[in-house]
Amino acid sequence: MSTASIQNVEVCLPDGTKQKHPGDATPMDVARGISEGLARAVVAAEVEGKIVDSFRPLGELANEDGSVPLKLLTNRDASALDVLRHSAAHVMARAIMRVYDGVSLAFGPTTSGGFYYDFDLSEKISEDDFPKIEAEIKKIIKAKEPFERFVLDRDEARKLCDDLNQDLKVEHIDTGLGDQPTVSFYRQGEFVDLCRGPHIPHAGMIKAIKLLSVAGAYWKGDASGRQLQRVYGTAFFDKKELAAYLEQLEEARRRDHRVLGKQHGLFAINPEVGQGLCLWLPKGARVRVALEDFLRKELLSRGYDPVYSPHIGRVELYETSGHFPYYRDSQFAPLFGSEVGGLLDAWNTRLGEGNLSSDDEDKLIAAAEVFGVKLNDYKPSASVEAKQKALHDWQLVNERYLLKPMNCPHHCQIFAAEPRSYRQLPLRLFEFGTVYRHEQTGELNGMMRVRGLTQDDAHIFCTPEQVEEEFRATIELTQFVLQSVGLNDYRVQLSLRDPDSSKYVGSEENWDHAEGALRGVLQHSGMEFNEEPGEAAFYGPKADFMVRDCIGRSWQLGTVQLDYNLPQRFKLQYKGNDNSTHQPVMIHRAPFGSLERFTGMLIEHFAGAFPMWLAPEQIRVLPLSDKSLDYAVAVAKQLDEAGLKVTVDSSDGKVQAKIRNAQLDLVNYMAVVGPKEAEMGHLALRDRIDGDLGAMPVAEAIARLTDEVKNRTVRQAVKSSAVSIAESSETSHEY
RNA sequence: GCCAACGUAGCUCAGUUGGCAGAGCAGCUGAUUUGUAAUCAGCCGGUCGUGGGUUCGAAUCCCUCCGUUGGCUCCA
Repeated sequence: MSTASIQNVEVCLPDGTKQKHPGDATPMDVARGISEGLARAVVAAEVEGKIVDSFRPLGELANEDGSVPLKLLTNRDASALDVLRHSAAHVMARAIMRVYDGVSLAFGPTTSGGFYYDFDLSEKISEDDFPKIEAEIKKIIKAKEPFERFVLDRDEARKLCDDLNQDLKVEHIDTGLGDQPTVSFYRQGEFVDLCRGPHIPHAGMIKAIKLLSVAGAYWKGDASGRQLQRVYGTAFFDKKELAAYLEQLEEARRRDHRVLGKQHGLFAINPEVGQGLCLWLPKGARVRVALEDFLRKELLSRGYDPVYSPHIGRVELYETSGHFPYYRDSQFAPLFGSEVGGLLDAWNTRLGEGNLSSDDEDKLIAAAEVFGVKLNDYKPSASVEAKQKALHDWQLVNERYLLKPMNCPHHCQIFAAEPRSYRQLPLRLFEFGTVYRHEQTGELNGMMRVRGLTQDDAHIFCTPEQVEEEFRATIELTQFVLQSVGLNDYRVQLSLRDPDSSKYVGSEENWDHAEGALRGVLQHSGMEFNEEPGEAAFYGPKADFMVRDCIGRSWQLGTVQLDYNLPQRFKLQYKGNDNSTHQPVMIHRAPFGSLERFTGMLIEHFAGAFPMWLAPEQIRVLPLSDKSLDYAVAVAKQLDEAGLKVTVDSSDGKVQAKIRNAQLDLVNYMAVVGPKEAEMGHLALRDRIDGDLGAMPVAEAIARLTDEVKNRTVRQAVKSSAVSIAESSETSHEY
């Protein structure tokens, strides 16, 4: 791009028209030349895919030959919303600096739903202060002051930020922007901020803005760094769009699985049992049983073998797999066979960290002796490695167990339990395996993030030649599973290793193999997928299913992972048709992910109103009065024998009340029975969604209902009242 | 783990400047015997999350811990 500002440029508009303009004219001037109405509506401009300010001189945007392919962006363009929201973040920051003293600005990017800005200040920002801040925001918007851009070289920029007491910005210029010769600033009234832009022409374009929440956030995402205060907000071009967005948030709150789970008796998590430990109540367990039965049947017909493995295993098992050292902090502490196990374990850790004084070391040796532990191989004068080996050797004899954090090591041992031939491959081992992970307290969230979870786990052991076919089949299985619960909107994220990181195990060659195979199959399948470097598991790349629910939220559910490394670590082998030994390849896969998370997501997706095949209570029989109770029980018996989940409401009271309770309990069908029905062998069927369906023979109702179960019909009972809002792009502004 | 807010009956929530802890629903008992979203009456139910402090007096003010929520960080 040319930096020459004053020269004539040729603007090419999307419709093909060409216009001559002086170099200091702006996109806004171009708009004004077309119509005043357009000029009022212009938010920003786009030049060769790059969004720029509508007030940038065209000369700065021109190609070498003086041409400017220009697209004017109005509030009808999706990318304009991002520009508006970033400007809204500036306006909010300006307001906050008026309300509080000593505010140091960090970053203020846009998000998919709005924007936030991070601040460092001694005073605590409270949601109670939002009205005060919003009042300032209103004043700023009303003044309609323009955004102005200016560029400084690094030294000037540094000095300006220093003069403004913006120490975080100074730090960012020194570090994050170390390679930039010049940086841009935006001024809006008294507010000046280091910022890449672009911005809207003036603050008056923000027609709807609302602060949403305040939260903590780390400076540059570093958990060891200082904690900033983050204020979230959102903004729109139109008040109606804001109202619709708020309604969508409200709808999400109404669907909260924690609230619905309590209300409908699906699951409970209480501190008496322990944080993040889920109790499946009878109704929730029925949903889970339906899911498990469905998948089990499906897997058996697809050539999987069921296996079971215990909830704990020796620590060495996970040392071999790499899970224990890699995830030590997020596992429950080992269970020690000896009462001094914990002492030696902490001792070993201290040694490894290099912060064990010889004084403390002597005390530890003495303490061990108190418990009758003689470490004859442990010499205080020896190397750290030798001492650690001595401790570890003792631990090997004195068993340490770990609550199973992963099923794969167990399944590897099942593979290794007998000599394997290529004729047995692919070997597909599946298990609804419960694993335990000590997630950080702040991470726990209902069923979505728990400390004990059951994976619908399976490991496929196959030859290198079979990898692509097996991977293709697991992708197909996952698609089938999602479709069965009515989730048809999803995309795949291909998570690859970060070439610059050391957290991954295994050879370069293994990784290239695995990543290439995954990418090849996904490309071949024609599915939509995007690649995310740095998101792989430590042992291999993965394809994650990102599923969108009926109110537009994305969930990471099923996963398929390719692994050349664990077979190597466990020295797994099979005899090939060439009579020599080979190493199998492993595929980890879980279409649901975890039963807890999947069920939690389904609760929110269906707003608690499950389709027939998953529903914990499919039909409730409502006798008109006690006089019809015997017949009601007889009808219920028939429904039960037909395999339907049925109850009888034998409570006192009017049928209207019984209907109301059944509706509120989200029971799929109601069968009202009185003397008339008893005489005819009928029941009066009422559908939760469509209401009264009239009287019919019991057999007819059974046929109708069992069909709905068998076909796994999904009828969305509770429609979202929220308008679906087009998400703005995920790109965020760096500064 | 970090920052902030919150914690009153099974559930949803009132509770004034510190002055005897309340309502609706649910539950129980009784009456009622009912035709497609609430029949009536009575009763039961709380060491106000925990432990400490201030005070004549604490649900209310202060501190500790536990838990929950919103984020951050993490996520095999």
